[in-house]
Amino acid sequence: MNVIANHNPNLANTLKQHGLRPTKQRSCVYQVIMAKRDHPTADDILLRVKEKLPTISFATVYNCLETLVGCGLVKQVNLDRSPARYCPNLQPHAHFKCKETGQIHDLPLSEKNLTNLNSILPTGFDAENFDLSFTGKPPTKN
Amino acid sequence: MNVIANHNPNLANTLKQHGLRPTKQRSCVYQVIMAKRDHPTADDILLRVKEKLPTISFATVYNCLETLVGCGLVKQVNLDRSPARYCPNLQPHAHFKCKETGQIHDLPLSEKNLTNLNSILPTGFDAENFDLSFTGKPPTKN
DNA sequence: TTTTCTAATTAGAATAATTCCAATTATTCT
DNA sequence: AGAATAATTGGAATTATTCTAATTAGAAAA
Repeated sequence: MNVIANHNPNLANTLKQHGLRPTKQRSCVYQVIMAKRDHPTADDILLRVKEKLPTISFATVYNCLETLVGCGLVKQVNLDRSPARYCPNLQPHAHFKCKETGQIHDLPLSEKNLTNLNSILPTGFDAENFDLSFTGKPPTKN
Repeated sequence: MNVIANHNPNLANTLKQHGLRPTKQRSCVYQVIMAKRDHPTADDILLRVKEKLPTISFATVYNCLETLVGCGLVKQVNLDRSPARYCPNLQPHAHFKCKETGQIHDLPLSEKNLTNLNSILPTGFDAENFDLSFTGKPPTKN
């Protein structure tokens, strides 16, 4: 039994439902993504997790991320050709990438937006997923 | 003066407007993309161009593609983490990727769709571009 | 609890797409 | 044509990610 995993009953349960084991690496990767709700890359995540688990490897971070994405606990965000980013927001949403800083903002989608997105699909096209992203300048905060 | 370039007055003019030279490599890459209106990768394009210009290099294909995209003559399509694809369709449109074959379909966007996409942006967000893609099963043709 | 079985982690090598580099060649301008 | 500059070339380098084989850890059975 694992102390860190105990702090994440949801994670442990979800993993078990998928026949996967709740390890401290998975737990820590998950916590790191939930704690600072930005859009970190695998690199960023490795650095943050290393503070808690100094011996974790890159391969494990990638493995954990794949697992978490597969369980639907985290979303993978692929913009342009840049490294994949990981997102704790499970609501349907779009992304806005600042063309200057590269910073990513989540944009919520209304029911109306979702209905409209669906209306883009011609008859017979059966979509499981969509990705919507914008690039430009976000508002400057004063 | 270049025979191939002469067959593409639009291309040559657009390049000149951008202060760029109309070379046979650029012309051939452009023609290859326009001719077979699928969504080829840089690999695919290299193979097709080599039939006409057997000595063209990978670096040049990438350079040409960057140039054509920069001039707005071709669109770059980045789906998932797979190799970039290039698209001759300059109309605003979405993409649909078949999860089984990887084949890409263009989905036209109506004015209403475009207005709705715009409505997703909160006040102050100034978008220059958007990317919208779906993944799933396209209709099976019989 | 110990044993056993299997899944997960690890370090490092391998891969794949793309970009960079320095030398050569082609295009444009005078 | 000659000078100046931009584009192309082959190969090396880079970068994100995946693979591999050996070790470790978790779960289930005894």
